[in-house]
Amino acid sequence: MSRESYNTKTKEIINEAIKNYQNGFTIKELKDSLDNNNQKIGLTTIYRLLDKLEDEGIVKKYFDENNITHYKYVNDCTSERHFYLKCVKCDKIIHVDCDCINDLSNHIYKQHKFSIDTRNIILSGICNDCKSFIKI
Amino acid sequence: MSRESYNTKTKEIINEAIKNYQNGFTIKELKDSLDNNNQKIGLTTIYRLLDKLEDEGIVKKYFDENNITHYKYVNDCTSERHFYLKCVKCDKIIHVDCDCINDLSNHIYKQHKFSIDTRNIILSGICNDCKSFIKI
DNA sequence: ATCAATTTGGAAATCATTTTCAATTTGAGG
DNA sequence: CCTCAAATTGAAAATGATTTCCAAATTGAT
Repeated sequence: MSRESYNTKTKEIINEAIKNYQNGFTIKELKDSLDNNNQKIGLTTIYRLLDKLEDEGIVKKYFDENNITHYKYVNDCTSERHFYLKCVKCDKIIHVDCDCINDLSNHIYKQHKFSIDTRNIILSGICNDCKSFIKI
Repeated sequence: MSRESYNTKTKEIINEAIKNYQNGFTIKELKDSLDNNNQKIGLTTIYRLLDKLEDEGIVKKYFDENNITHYKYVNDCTSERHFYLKCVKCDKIIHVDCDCINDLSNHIYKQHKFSIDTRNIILSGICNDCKSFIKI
């Protein structure tokens, strides 16, 4: 009776494709990859479906320091103790699970009266691999 | 002899104007404000000068969660214990000076082998003023 | 005052994203 | 398996921020 969503081949393709990216993807990367696999889907549709998936919490959207939009398939990355370290040198994104981010959140809530969204924290800096190349 | 920069009225105007914003500004805001003050400067020039000011560390550039580019005049906001809280409801940006961010940085360095840039942290969440309007 | 180097800004180009809308697909109910 | 209204799709056009191009104006050392 109620028709608020239809299952389509297009949605299936997108739902599968987004799982192939360990470290997130851009619309362009996704589109190109689909094109190369002979699974042509209109850009508009890709934007639209990713928007919906973001609303549903299936993917997370974020912007890198060059303001490029990235999406990331969310699986177990949404715990309160999960956050990201992004190396500004090699662009690597490191996933971390650690209570330190909860501790920070609690501190900020108590001392600064602000509830931070711990499921969405990306800290920029220099990773261990790149550290040796930087002169101080 | 060496000519690598000329002093101009335009630069003076921009250099003064950027100090008027406590909580950063967008190109559009700056341009409109200058226009209203009868200090018309071409958009291209504004982009160009802000780019240069960013290179020189005079302003900081960042993107909010809607991917809008903001600039901020850098004065004393660059200490290692300075960071930002951004309310996703009212868009307010709160400046905080607290060692908690240093503590986090030290922890991450020791435990996770990563040097975060503490001068550039914006944590999103809900401020105290907006909290009461949110239902859980 | 001269003049080469720098700066400026309007117009056009670019690029990501959104809107529009007509054509296609879906699936519940016959 | 038919029908048909609702949902979906995608090409083309619109939008909006930012960059590029380039000719004209400004700067300041000499």
